[in-house]
Amino acid sequence: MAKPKLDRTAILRNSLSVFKAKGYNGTSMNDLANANGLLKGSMYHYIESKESLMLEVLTALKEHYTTKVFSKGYDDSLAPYDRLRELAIRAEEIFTFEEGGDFFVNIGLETKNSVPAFGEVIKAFFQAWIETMQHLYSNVLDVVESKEKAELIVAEIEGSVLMMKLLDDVNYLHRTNERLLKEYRELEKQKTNK
Amino acid sequence: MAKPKLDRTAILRNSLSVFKAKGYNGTSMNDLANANGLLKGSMYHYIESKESLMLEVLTALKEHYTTKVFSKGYDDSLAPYDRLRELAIRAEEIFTFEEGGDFFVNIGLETKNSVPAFGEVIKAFFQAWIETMQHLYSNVLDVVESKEKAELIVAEIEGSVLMMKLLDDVNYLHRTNERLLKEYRELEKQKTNK
Amino acid sequence: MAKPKLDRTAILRNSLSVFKAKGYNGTSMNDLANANGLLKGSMYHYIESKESLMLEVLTALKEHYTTKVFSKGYDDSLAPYDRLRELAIRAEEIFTFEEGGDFFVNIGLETKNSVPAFGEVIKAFFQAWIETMQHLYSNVLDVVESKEKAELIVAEIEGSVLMMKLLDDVNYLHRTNERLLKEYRELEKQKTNK
Amino acid sequence: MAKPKLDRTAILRNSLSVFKAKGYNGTSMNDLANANGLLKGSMYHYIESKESLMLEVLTALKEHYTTKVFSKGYDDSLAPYDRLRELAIRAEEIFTFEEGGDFFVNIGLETKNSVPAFGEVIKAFFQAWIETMQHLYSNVLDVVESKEKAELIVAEIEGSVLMMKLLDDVNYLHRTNERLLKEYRELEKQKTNK
DNA sequence: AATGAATGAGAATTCATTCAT
DNA sequence: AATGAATGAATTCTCATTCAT
Repeated sequence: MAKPKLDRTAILRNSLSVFKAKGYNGTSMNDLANANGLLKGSMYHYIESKESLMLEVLTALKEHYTTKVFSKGYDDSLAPYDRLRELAIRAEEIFTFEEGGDFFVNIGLETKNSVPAFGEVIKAFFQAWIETMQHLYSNVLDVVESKEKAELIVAEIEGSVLMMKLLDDVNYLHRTNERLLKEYRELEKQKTNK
Repeated sequence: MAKPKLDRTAILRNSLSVFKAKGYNGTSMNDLANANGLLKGSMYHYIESKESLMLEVLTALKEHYTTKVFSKGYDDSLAPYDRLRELAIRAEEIFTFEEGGDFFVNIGLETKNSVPAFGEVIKAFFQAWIETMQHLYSNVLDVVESKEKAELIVAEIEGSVLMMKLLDDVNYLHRTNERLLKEYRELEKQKTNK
Repeated sequence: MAKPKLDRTAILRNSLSVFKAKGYNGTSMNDLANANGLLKGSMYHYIESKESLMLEVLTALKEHYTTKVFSKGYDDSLAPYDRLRELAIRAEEIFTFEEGGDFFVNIGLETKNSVPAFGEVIKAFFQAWIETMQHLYSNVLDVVESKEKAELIVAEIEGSVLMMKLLDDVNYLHRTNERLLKEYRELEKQKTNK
Repeated sequence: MAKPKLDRTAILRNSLSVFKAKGYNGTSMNDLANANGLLKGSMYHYIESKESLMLEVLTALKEHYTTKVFSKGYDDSLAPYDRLRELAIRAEEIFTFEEGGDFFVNIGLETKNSVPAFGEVIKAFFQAWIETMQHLYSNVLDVVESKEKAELIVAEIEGSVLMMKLLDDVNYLHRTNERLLKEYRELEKQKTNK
């Protein structure tokens, strides 16, 4: 009976898991309320609207990735290659094992035309990701090339996740990551040789 | 009041353009009817259900790509490189200028869980695309490599299209295509040198 | 291709069989058109409305029963008992083997409140049936008793048909008929003995 | 604007009265909502679907008859004849004065093919009725005869109700009941004389 | 804070009927 | 006579949001 006094984080986490499973339009306020152990009407004590809730979820998730995941790309205690590897492993975990792994893409595509507000956060997420990659590749490439490479890699990973889903082929992403890591080693060698 | 005689193609084209703009769930029968100059109820003279209409649209579009676009990959009157270039140009046109260019991805992600029937057609589309690419790369790579390369390229292009959309950056795909063409030239040279 | 020039009887027969299977509200104009080898719009060359068609069907059917079935109750070439037996056999055939056998009851109940016009014909049908029975029982009972008996018998038969349907018990009607015939024999004997 | 707090019984009673008047298909969700003082959409707070509502109505009504009416057939404080009379009186009240008295028959016939779930409850109602009658006749007939008699009587009563409705003749059922009671007295005498 | 009843707009679909061809 | 396109009202059901208690 003791209602554990829902905290913000719990609400966002519970809601995220529903949004992941059903998408934005596919998720009803009822679904969200249930996931939070509430009745429909009670949700409105915590949130202003379904849209504002999703916006908060997206923002919190972006923040999480920025501070907890992408930050590893800047961790000087590890060699650049190892950081890249860390990131690849995390990405594989996220995209392969979590239902609705590429949440930002899914929601982005689904709501592109109807809810522009989401687009901003989604854009920011991908830009943070690309910057991280660029930082890592700046060790082996010049500034212009590294920017381009970073953009390419994120596109490649996202494309792989897409194909994984659309073709029901779980190995897609793994192959992509293997290739990227091998290639990075090559680039390191080339750089050293010069 | 009778006999404007909408032909099948017109209906599919009109409907496609609405589905592209609003997605599957976001498109109402009213939207579709309007796009065809009809009232809601009248649509049911032409179609059985919204779902069957979308299925027909997807199938027709897949057919179109197979016979009109991918077929260029097999056109012996052109050198392989030129065929790849043709395909790249067409892809750029489609994805850059047509609103909702990556229709198959959008619909695929949106309806993955709710309408399995769509998934079959979407899968078939991507497999046809991959096969075409594999055919082209079999000129410069062995069979295993060419299969892998083809899968990678399609993922790369789709990923680029995604980023293009999510980041509002129109050059993404162009850069990817440039890179692929240059790389193909390299592969041709390596092959010759052996 | 040679359209056999639908005659009235064919239309009524075809329509009856659909109405029997699906009821009045459950039958669409499309169903009726199909049953007549026509398209929806074409039906309106033959009929004024769904309602008028049903009214005609009911009337024709009532006429059929009056002239072809109930008339046997008045056939002097047979003994009264044999006439009753004939009628019982026909009733059993109709109610047991023809899907939607008790058409008049079904339609009567279904449309009692919404289409009063049907009620008149249905009433006339049952009155003709009761009169026939009364005629037969006037051989063994006085006029007041025979009227009452006739009403009772029709109610009993209809009740049996109902139970047959509602309880999925095919023997109901047969037992009722057996009992009625035996009882009639008794009444004949009592009459003779006086 | 909130909390008139419609209780289950009120909803079932209100809905029953609409279903009685218009049948199952003839009743719209709008009709039901109005009868309950609600707007269309609000009904769905109380019910899952029109079908589930009807099923609940049928079940509650069957329960009501079993516990409140048929139970009188087993009331040892009354002589069997008096119990039969009680039941006859109640039946007359129900079928004569309540619009749509033979609800189970009407709904049964209307939905036989389209909603099998209703059929179960309807069947159960008639079986309970028949059992009650059999129990009463077991005082004056042997077990086989009493079963047959019970089935016959229920058919007879239902048939009378039908005719009453179809012929707009209110006395039908009354005559049937009179006859049954008189006959029961006879059977009692015969039994005693043996 | 929590409830849950109520709303009202909108969804997909069905269908009897009309009418130009 | 036959068609089949078009209508428009009706159907069941969903859902984000509001608000009295």
